[in-house]
Amino acid sequence: MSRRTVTISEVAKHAGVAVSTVSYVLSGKRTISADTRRRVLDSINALGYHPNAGARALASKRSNVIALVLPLRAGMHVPVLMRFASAVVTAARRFDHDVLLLTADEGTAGIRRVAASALVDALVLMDVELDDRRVPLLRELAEPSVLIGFPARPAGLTCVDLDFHAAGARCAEHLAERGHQEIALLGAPSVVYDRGTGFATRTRDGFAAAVADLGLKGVALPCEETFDEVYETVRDLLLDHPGLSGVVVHNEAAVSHVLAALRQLGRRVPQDMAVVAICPEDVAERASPPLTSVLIPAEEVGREAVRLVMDKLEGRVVPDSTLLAPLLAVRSST
Amino acid sequence: MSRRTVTISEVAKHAGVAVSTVSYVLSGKRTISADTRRRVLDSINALGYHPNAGARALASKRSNVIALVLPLRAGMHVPVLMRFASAVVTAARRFDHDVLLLTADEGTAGIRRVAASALVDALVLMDVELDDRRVPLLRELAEPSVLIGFPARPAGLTCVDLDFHAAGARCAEHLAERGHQEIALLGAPSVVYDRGTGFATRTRDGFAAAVADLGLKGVALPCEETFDEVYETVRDLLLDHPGLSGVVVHNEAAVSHVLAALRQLGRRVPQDMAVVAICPEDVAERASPPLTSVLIPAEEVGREAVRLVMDKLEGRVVPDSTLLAPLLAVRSST
DNA sequence: GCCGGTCGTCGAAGCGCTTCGACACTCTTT
DNA sequence: AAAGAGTGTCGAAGCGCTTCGACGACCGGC
Repeated sequence: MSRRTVTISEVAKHAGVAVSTVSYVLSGKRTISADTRRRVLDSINALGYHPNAGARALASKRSNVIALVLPLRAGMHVPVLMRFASAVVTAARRFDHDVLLLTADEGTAGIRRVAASALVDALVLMDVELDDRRVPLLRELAEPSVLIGFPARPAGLTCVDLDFHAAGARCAEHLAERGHQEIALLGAPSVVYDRGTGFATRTRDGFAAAVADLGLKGVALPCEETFDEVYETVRDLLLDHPGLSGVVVHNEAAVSHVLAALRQLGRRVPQDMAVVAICPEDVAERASPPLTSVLIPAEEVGREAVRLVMDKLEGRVVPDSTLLAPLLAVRSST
Repeated sequence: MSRRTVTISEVAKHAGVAVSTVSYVLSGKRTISADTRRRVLDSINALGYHPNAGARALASKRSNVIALVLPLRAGMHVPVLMRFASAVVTAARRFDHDVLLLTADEGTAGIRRVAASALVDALVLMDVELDDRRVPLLRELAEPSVLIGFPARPAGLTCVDLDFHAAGARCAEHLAERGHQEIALLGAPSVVYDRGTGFATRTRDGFAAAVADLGLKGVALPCEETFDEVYETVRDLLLDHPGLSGVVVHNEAAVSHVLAALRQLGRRVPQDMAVVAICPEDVAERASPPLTSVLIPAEEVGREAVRLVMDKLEGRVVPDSTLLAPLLAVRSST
């Protein structure tokens, strides 16, 4: 199989042109007559030529690879991550780039290594935390980078994320539109708030702001992820707030437990209790009943991150902060 | 920041040696006196030298990058995938390799591209299906590859996976040891069996074989993933098999629904019904009650796949098939 | 005191590509 | 008819590294 690898000079010889001409046909950086282009392209096909990535990177100082850096805390959000990653890869390919996967195991050393060795042209960091130790490094790198999520001091960085503030607010508004007066937010486990993860806090703030604006009664609680803890939380919530008729769940792992707990506590959804979730679409759809939800637009976030990082690579100026509008999908739980 | 990039010849000059000497210090391919080595290493540190990946790949014909190819069906198993991926990256780093992430969007073209362009030295494919269209391509590639999962005709390929046959059997044995006589297996959605995904079928076969061996009564059913469908399945199962006292669930998404359904149908776990799951450890731990489970050893599978592919790169001979023994963790559900 | 053998180092030849300047044409414009 | 302005193509100079053959220095054995 796979005979000796074909080089650009063999293509040139086969087409009867200079090596540089083949290169220009491929890159389009100089005008080439239609006729010559045809011949070169034919030779490329005939010989099955693929440019050597290393040689290209060496000569052009561009590897056409971007790094995708996984979050520090591997446990979090795991399912969504894969969709981000997949979206980033797909988007990168549209810009003729490939994606190198980096984990946090190496700490910042990995980032430094791939940047300094010119293995990658640019970086996308997933699931950035408020106090993210990778952030200072990015500021001193020559390579452009984009963060998914917001650190505490985002000045000078480029960040993309779902507008969680708006998402929290949107859920409250939706419940208000449905006539609910007293509502609750069940959020992330308390440890997530403690370590100051941006998105959890921002959702809660948006929820609280909308509740105040709309003159509702509202309460926001952290929510653990085992059934028993969720059950207790829900039970106490119902005891403490007898008038409660709507709940927003912003905790993917707890969604099914909240529904199960309500079921056991004799509350029907949506008749006795309206439920809105902020979670991936498939989780919302698969729940019973299917949940009205704010989607986490993983694909869109990933795509946007790549678009931004490519713009930066081309030297274009991009906004520091890109917030993607939440989209509420109404299903049968409200 | 990041002043002009440092090259090997600057290091050589700084240390007062030839370029090739620096190279040999780094690669260890020729003996270098301790004294010279020290001086070179000092210069490398002083200047902050990092070898250029492209130049290295060009000269040595090794990119030190392996491709990790995501499964064709993105929807499947999503959480486990991330753990595989993460394990593969970590393991690859131990062999001084990085990982390029490839999706199925491009079909086989992506694989062909990164191989032909020498962007990667080797490939690891995740979640291979029985009739996987990427498999024929691998056979004609010069680059070594390892599959996670088994295709229908694995001859000439290198495959790694959990021994699902043994896992199914192990669950049945465990229930038998606990004194259960009549047991059931709730498996993947029927569409998964229809498309012949290897692991689902193999688990079922192992379960059936053990049931026969042990003289139990056993039934195996596919299992959908919405609560309502699961509820029906469980209800019918209990009606049809009044003596049933143990159930094995091999469907990550359905685990919590099965538990909720049993709860609603008035069966206590483990008193009225023993439950064993084949799923990731965290899912089993977080369920209520925590489930006895066979772990899917994602980390180990990933690590093993990398080890094998590195062996092949070095020209060593490796076994065609590597099956990882299932490990049963007993928790409070049996 | 000479020979063969390591040992440690060097210089140079690529690896396959991009890019720059040069140059031969062919059109326009005067 | 000459000067200028494009076009389209070529040759050569690297990009930063690895690797090969060469070669002095030094060793022990005779």
